[in-house]
Amino acid sequence: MTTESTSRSRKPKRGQTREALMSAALELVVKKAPFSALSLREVTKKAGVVPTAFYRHFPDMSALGLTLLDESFRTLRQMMRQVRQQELPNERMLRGSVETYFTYVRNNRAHFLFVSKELASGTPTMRNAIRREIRMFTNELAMDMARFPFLNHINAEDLQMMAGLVFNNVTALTQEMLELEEIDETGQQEVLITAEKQLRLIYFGVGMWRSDKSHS
Amino acid sequence: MTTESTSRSRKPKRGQTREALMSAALELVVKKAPFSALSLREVTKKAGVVPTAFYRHFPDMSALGLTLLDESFRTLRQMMRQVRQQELPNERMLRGSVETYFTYVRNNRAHFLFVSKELASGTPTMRNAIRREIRMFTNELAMDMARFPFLNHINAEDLQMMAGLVFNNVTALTQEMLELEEIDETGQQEVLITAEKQLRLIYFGVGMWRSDKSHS
DNA sequence: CTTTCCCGTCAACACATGTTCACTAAAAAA
DNA sequence: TTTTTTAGTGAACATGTGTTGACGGGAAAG
Repeated sequence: MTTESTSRSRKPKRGQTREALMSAALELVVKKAPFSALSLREVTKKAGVVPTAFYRHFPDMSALGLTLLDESFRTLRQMMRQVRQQELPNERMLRGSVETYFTYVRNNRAHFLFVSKELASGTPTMRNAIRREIRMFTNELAMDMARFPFLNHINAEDLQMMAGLVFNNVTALTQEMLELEEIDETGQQEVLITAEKQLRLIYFGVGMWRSDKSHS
Repeated sequence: MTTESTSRSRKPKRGQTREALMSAALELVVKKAPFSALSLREVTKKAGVVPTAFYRHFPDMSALGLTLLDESFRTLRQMMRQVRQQELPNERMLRGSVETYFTYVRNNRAHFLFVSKELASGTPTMRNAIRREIRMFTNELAMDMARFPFLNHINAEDLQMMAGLVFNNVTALTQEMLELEEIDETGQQEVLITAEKQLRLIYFGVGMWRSDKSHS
């Protein structure tokens, strides 16, 4: 038997070390600490590689972080695309969108956790990158909404506000979901139901909204 | 002139070290890293005290963290009390509540930042403590709402859902506000206006809500 | 006054961390 | 084939970390 270290990952084949490092870091973020609290040696150890090998792939830890962020965003954007190309928004479509979204969350737990932790506790560079991406999301959402006839009477600023409202809540519920154990099916179902209700309530509010009264 | 260390805080008078340590840690969290990434020596250095003095006041860093959490929650509860003892909720009161709240946020920037970072990146112990407190908040909010006649037809579960909706949004906007520089008055004003609009929209949605249709 | 004890200091330890440099196996290029 | 480039290893460093123990000054208690 070969000498096996305490960590899971086996020694990566030549040329796969980069990915081994990335998934090792991701795994550590999920089950240990925020990325900023990870050490280079810790990551390399988990990846089954000697500390100095790290420098063959990244100049330092923060570079790894940014790469990880990139990877996560690719996941998120892909999800966004899938949710967006659905029918018109109405009460019926809500359940569908919500389910699509949270399925994605469950299938990409690590990436969502990484982003969510970094948003709160990352370096300024990281936080700015994330917030830029978030702003893009809400902008797209607002633009989608602008294309629907029954929202014609609402001005751009208010659309942005509404998109923000939706986004904030989905974000909060996502974090709530991430706190649950992966096996806690009933808990996840509850979050899903709550999400649907909250979005429906917002939908009602949007129907009542008149932009002109916004400064009365 | 006495030897001056690189950090701000002067050497605390005897018997004030405990508080010096706490505010040093808080300050570091605000402008450096999440609490979990702070080192004991770092904190004591900033407090103007030798590392070993730490143990006269706390057994370890996590004890300091919990104490800090306690202190923050006292601030939050005090704020909550002040916001709650206002008139009936209606469109007019919204502006008042929102302003009271965000004034509090601005005046207790460090505590809010600490809690918000710990919620995302703290140890499991910390996160659980915070979430327990949050659940208390939303429960109180739901109970307050239950006392208003025009919400009579809404069942307990849905009230909880609505309280969660309000809370999630306020939380998100709080974090947004904390990201702004302290001097950025116009930015803060914008957040405030957005907050008021979003809450009004929720208020509209609540008016439309019928609990019975929740499972149609 | 003397005694006690709280609360700070100083010196020292064992260990983890980031980073360097020289070395080498194995793959790619010639 | 030989040569060169790539991607890993291993030893070693300076520095930062948590924690220990013995020491001492000054306030409070006797």
